[in-house]
Parts: sequence; C-alpha cells; structure tokens
Amino acid sequence: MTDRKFLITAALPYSNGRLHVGHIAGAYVPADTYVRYLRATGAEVRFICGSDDNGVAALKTAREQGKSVEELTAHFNACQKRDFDGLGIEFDIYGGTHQPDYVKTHEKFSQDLFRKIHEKGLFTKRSTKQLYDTQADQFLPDRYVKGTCPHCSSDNAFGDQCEGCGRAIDQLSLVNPISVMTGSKPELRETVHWYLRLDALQGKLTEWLASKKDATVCGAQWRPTVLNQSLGRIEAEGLPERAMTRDLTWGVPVPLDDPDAEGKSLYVWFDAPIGYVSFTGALCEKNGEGIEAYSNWWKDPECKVVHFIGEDNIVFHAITWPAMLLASHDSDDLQGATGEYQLPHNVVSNSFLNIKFPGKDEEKISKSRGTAVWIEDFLKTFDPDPLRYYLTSIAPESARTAFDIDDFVNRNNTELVNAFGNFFNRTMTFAHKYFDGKIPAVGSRDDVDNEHLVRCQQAVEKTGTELDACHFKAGLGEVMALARAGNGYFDVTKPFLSRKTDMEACGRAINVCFQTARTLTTLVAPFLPATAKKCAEILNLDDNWQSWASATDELAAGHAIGEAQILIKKLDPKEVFSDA
RNA sequence: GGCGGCGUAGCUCAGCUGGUUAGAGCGUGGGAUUCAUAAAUCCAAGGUCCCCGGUUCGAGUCCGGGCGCCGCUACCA
Repeated sequence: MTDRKFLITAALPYSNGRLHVGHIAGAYVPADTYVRYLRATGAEVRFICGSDDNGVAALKTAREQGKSVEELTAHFNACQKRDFDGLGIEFDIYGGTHQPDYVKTHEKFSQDLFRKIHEKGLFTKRSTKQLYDTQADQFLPDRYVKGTCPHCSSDNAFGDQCEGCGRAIDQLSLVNPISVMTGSKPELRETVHWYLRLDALQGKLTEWLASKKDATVCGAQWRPTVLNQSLGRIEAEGLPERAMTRDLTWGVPVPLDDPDAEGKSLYVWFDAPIGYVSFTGALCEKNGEGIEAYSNWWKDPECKVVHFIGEDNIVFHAITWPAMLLASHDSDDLQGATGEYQLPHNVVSNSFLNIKFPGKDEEKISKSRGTAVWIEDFLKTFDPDPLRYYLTSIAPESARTAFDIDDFVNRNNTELVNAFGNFFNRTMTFAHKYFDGKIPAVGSRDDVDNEHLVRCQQAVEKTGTELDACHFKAGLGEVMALARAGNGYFDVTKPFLSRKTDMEACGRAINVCFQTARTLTTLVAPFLPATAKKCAEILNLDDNWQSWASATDELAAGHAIGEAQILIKKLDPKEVFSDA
C-alpha cells in the first residue's frame, strides 16, 4: 500500500468571485475526502489547487469594480483560500496563475509546454477576423459582444448565443454589435492565432479514452458521464483545431519569436491546467526539493494524477488537457513514458448543484439572481463538518441535486446528530458514569459481540472500497450504517440494564462500543476531519489514529478517555430560517 | 438538430457485468426501552421500477421505439 503515489488536483477556481456551496460540492469536498482517505491508507499524496487568474473575465470584473486586475485576483485568491481553510479543505499548496509568488514559475511551465508542442508541429498558425474594442484596446470574445439577434431580432443577443431565441450566433452576424466591456461600437480587425491540432491527436485521444472504459484494465473507475460525453462528442463531431492563444495582455505571453505573437497571451484554458503542474513545482521548491522535483509527480508512470472538477470542465480535462500532454510526448506511449507528462489516471466530475429555497422551486445557483449560498456566510453560522456531511450525502454524482437548507438542517439533526453523534455520546457518558472514564475489561465475548466486531471490520473494507472508486456518497453511507449498527448493538446488549445485575456483561458491551467508536473515528475522518479529530481527542487516541490499517486496533481495557462532549450541534430550524 | 445524463416507495436517492419475496435514509403508524443532544432500537404500511415492443428459462438491469426533465454543443471560465 505504501508504494502508491498520487497527485490530486481540484479545479482552479476563477479569481473574480467568491465560492458558493455549488463549487464546494462539485470538486473540493470530494477531492479533499479522497486525499484524506489516500493518506490514511499510507499513500504518498500531493494535493494541488490555486486560483485561475488569467483571461478576459477577470479584466471585465476588475473594470466593473474599479480595481486593477492584480488587486482583484489577489483579493479573491485570498477569499477563496479562507473559505477552503474554513471548510477543512487542506491543499498542500494554494497557488494562483497570476499571483506574485507563482506567476513567474507558472509562465515558465506554460511557455515551456507551448514551445514543446510548437516544436512538435502541433500548432497551426492562422488568421481570422474578429471584433475589436478600440476604447478597451482589445479584441472581444464572442460573449463580450452584445447586439440584435439576426434570427429573432431580440436585443438580448450575445456573440455566441441569443438569450431571446436560444439560437447559436456567429459573432460577426450580430446586428449593431456593442462591446460589453465599454459599450462602444467595435470594429472588425484581422488577427493571428495558434491552433492546437486536435484533429491530428484525435486517434490517440480516442484510444486513450476508450482504454478508460474498463476499470480492471486502467485501474480507475471513470464515471460514465465523463467518458460518454467526451467520446460521444468526438464520435459525433470529430475534433477540429482550436485556438490556444488570445489577443490579451493579461495572461501568459505567447513565447514565440514571431512578430505576430506580440501582445498575445495563451488561452486561459491552455495555461490553467498547467497551473496544476507549476504549483506542484512551487510546492517542491518550498519543500526544499527544488522546482524540478515536479517531474517526480508528473513524469513518473507510478504516480497517478487525478483531477476533480465540475461538469463544466469535462471537455477540457478529458479532451483538451490530455491532448496538450499527448502533444508534448516524444514516445507513442498513450499514458506517457517515464520522463514524459503522464495523462490523467482519472477525471472525477460531479454535476452542478441546484438550490432550493423554502416555498420555491428548485433553481440554478446564480450570482446575479442572488441565489448563491456563499461559503463565507455559511461559516459565520455553521460549523464546516455539517456542510461537508450534507454536500457529500447529496453529492450530484450522477445527476443534478439541490441544496436545500431545510434538508440540510434535517439531515444534520436526524442523521449526523441522532445516529452518529448520539452513539458517541451515549458510549462516552456511560463510561464516565459507570466505569470511571476508562475502557472496561473485554470479558469473555459472546457471538453477538464478535459478530458486531466483524461488522466493524467489514465497514472498514466496504468504506475503503467505495472511496477507492470515488463513490463518496456510498462511502459515507457505510460509515453511517456502522454508526447505526453501533446503536443497534448498544440496544441489544442493554448495558443500561446489566449494570444493575452483571457488571461483567455491562463492561463487555461498553468495551465493544468503544471499539466501534474507535473504528468510526478513523472511517469518518476523510469526510468530517474536524469531528474525527474531536473523536480522537475524546477517545484519547495515539497519533496514528487516522491510519486505515489501524481502524480496528482495539483500545486496551483501562485506557482512559477524555471528557464527553457534544460532537455535533443540533440545529434549530427556526433560528436557521430567521437567518436566511 | 447532434451528443450525453436522468426518469425506482409520500420525499431524497442506491441498485456493478440480467437471476430467489425490488433496497437505504427521511417522513408516517405501532411495539418495546431508558445509557444518550426527548436521541436510539425493533416492526409495519407504502412501488404498474416513465410508456410500448423485443431478446431471454428469467429484465429495474440488455436492444429498438416513444414521452418527460436537464446538461453540453468549445474561442466566458
């Protein structure tokens, strides 16, 4: 087990806004849970994230807020980091593609990869016409041009799609185009860009993706949506060349000795995933291994790279990004030979989270419509673990689900508190009342005791199996099932009766309850780290308590436990709603 | 239009390569109990597994068709 090596990434949040529950449910809680589990099994893991700072969207927001783009992205980078910290999502490094401490390294990595692909002849240089905002002094992406729809004459049409009739629009066919950046009338200009030859890579990519269909062959369970969406797309439309450069100065400069490259940046979707690599380099440097040690993670076939993303990122992480990596290869090895960038071992994607307010229909989370539940606000009222619990239990693993504050409170109270918290609490208080705060003697266990202990062992295995497969909802379900089984055992053995008649039997039962609590502590740790830590303190466990292998190590009779305390607070729906 | 996902108990959802009386949690009704954050536990009621057809000894599970909801369709990330 200890020879396993993983590099886990969570999607880089774009640094022009705060984080809401949808972001967290999609990529971050699952990734953090996975990392914690892998570490518990003894794997060597690095967990990488950071902000995606480049691109025109940050410029636009900065302009709207009257800030410099550096100021804006630094601000939100810090906000996001705070939110992650508050939720117990612990990256080994939280970088930023244009943050002062990372931008140089990031540029170097991005430019190196671009050059490498260029040398391999997998870019096509081509000229196109595009709208230009003379006031903002920049070319306008489709979405940044507004105008009248050529189909339905709606005034609410953008350069990519009409909001009125929903039809796709060519930017140049818009009637009376207006720049969203400045409101001025754009003019048509000629521009040159470098296009990635996805067409040339299509065969290899298809083969690579197809190899992920069989988990027993590739060793990773790809979610059907990720695979089918990507393969379906390629099969239906093929892969055309895609521009990987933009007319923009806020980004990574195009590293070519070519007058046409002047004033151009790499497309933000080209450089963003390279952030995973450059932040790894920065982490290695910080750890004193030197920046080049990144290759121990990225260019070693023994290391498994797993990306956690939201559904909007599927195409980029399952097609474009692997294409970039493939394009850099000298060998024909699909996954990457030693010394070459390894293609992702898995891409784990969740659907989006909708939101459901009391008395209203389920709807999309939207900043502009004010339907987002911000992490910052949430953490002012609630502890992080109930949110982690809720988001994992309703995780949109196969279809969209909805965040419902009513449901959140209910699940917290009826599941987390009543089943899990209560089992701990009744065991602890019982031991304090009748066994002087010490683990009672094992006694001579009977079938009921032994069967329950076997049940604990099975829970460890089942939870592990689910987590290995990135089935977080199911994994958490196994943990909760054990907590319920613990309650069942308590009720069947009735130590509260035997304490009056047979202290040996009473102690025996409580001893088994403690072993169960011990196991639960390790099992719940990947999901609810703060709660697990509390459990470990209460149980007075040694430093190795998170190790999966030690989950069923028995607490010795006589072992002293700490004070009993409430693990999870019960929430009063009335108070919660008055806040919302 | 094309591609993809979803449609299973009142609610939220599990059901891998087809196989005994279709599962869990919540909710509801009831029993028994008191160590516990008035919690736990046990039992029960509740389903045409969206519809039609096909393959099969046998389909919620595979195939074809249809209906409904949703997402994607790349140069906004």
